[in-house]
Amino acid sequence: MPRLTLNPLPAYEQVKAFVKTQISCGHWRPGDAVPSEAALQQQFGLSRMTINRAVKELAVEGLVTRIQGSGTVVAQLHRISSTLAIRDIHEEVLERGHEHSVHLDRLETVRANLALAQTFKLRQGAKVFHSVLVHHEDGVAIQIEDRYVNPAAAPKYLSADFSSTTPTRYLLEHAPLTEASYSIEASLPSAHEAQCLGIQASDPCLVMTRSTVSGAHVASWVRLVYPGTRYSFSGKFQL
Amino acid sequence: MPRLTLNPLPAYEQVKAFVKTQISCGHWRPGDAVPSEAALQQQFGLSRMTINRAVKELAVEGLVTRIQGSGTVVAQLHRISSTLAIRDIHEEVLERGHEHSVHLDRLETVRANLALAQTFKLRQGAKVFHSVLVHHEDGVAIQIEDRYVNPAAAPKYLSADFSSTTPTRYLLEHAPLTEASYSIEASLPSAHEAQCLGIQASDPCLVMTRSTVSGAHVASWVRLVYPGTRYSFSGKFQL
DNA sequence: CAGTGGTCTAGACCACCGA
DNA sequence: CGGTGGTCTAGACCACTGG
Repeated sequence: MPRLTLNPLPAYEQVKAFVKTQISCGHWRPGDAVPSEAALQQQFGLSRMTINRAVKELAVEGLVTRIQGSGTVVAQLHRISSTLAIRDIHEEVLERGHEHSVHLDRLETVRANLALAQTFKLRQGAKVFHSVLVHHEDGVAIQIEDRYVNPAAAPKYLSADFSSTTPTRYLLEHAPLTEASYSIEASLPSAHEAQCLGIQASDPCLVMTRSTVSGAHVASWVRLVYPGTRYSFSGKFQL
Repeated sequence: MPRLTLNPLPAYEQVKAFVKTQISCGHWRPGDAVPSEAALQQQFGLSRMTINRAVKELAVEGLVTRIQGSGTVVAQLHRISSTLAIRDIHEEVLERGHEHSVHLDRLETVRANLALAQTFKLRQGAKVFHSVLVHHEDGVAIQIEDRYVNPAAAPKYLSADFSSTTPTRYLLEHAPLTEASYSIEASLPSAHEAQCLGIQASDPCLVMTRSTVSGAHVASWVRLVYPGTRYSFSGKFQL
């Protein structure tokens, strides 16, 4: 069975495209059964492994749901995911073709209060590193990065040169990431934050708080404050 | 080579776990080369297809980068994605074990102004549907859903019963989703919005605007306003 | 029980990269 | 050119689901 090699699109992509078309045109509706692998194998004249790859990838993308022993159905709600990445703001700004600069507001060792101690699973009063940086895009403040770092995860954090690297990059390089959780909310800036950002204390801000785990340690806890009028998270999903 | 079937974990998962461990413990650093498929095949005594599947999935997850003809390397920044889903707020509230209720504030046909006409690619003055609902969680207002709908995509939108379904669900069922884009920002509520949510006009809100495409039509444009003090988007990633 | 998806093999040919 | 990943096959055995 010498398959023509002039095929512009891989066979499994053609199968995926077929299924996607049936779904997006409404021919197959959420809850409807998708033909079994055997049926698709017949229809396309492909081996089962190829059919399996196509349908499996559609399941990963959230378009269909597979249940072993039962079958494949069109997913109920199209679970469409956007990539909210842990990115280096330095690179993000450069990618937009703008200039990135940073002001180091604070770099110190502090004693953990109760909340910090719980976050890092340390005893109260333990030493943790603290840094505050203000990031600018073409000279305009767009982010305050208020960060606490676990000395056990990055012992030399205080001697890093934050004019040539960013805390995000430094930590990604020195404390490999294994886990992270974040939360995005809206709130008003503190007086000091408003001053750093050059905005009114009544101007709403986007605040992302994030904590990261590296191996056995909670490595870092950070509060990122963005002026609401100058920054937004946006994304796009596509079937 | 009769592989023992008592294996608790699939072979490809074991390969993935091995690679993940090397990365997360810092043994292999970003930019380092990952052993070739042939090498891993030797090391694990598995067929190439199985090795290929393991490494391919790691590439999809963003942990490694593969270049045909060149090789596989550990990815530069761990591209960690959270699932920001188009979800039905009804289900979201129920999942938290709370009660969901809704107040229908407005349901009408309006004439498109310039901005709406551009959004929907209709002529100015064309009819579009407009609905405003306030969603409550255990009696507390948590979201205003201010939505415009293209009649071409959902002609009977006005006659839907929004006490038994939600606009999100109705549209997902009647206008299959093919594309969506969103933006999240922080801003202050309008006077009317503040009143609906029972908050001060000076209380910051999270605002998500989203437009969805169904087939050939821009189906819907929606502005979701969340009280910043009662709602946050959160998520978690794991290596 | 028959039908489904989940996994795996031992080959194969191809496209691409770098030396 | 040899080594890499990208794709594909024609089988196979297994675990799970449902009637």
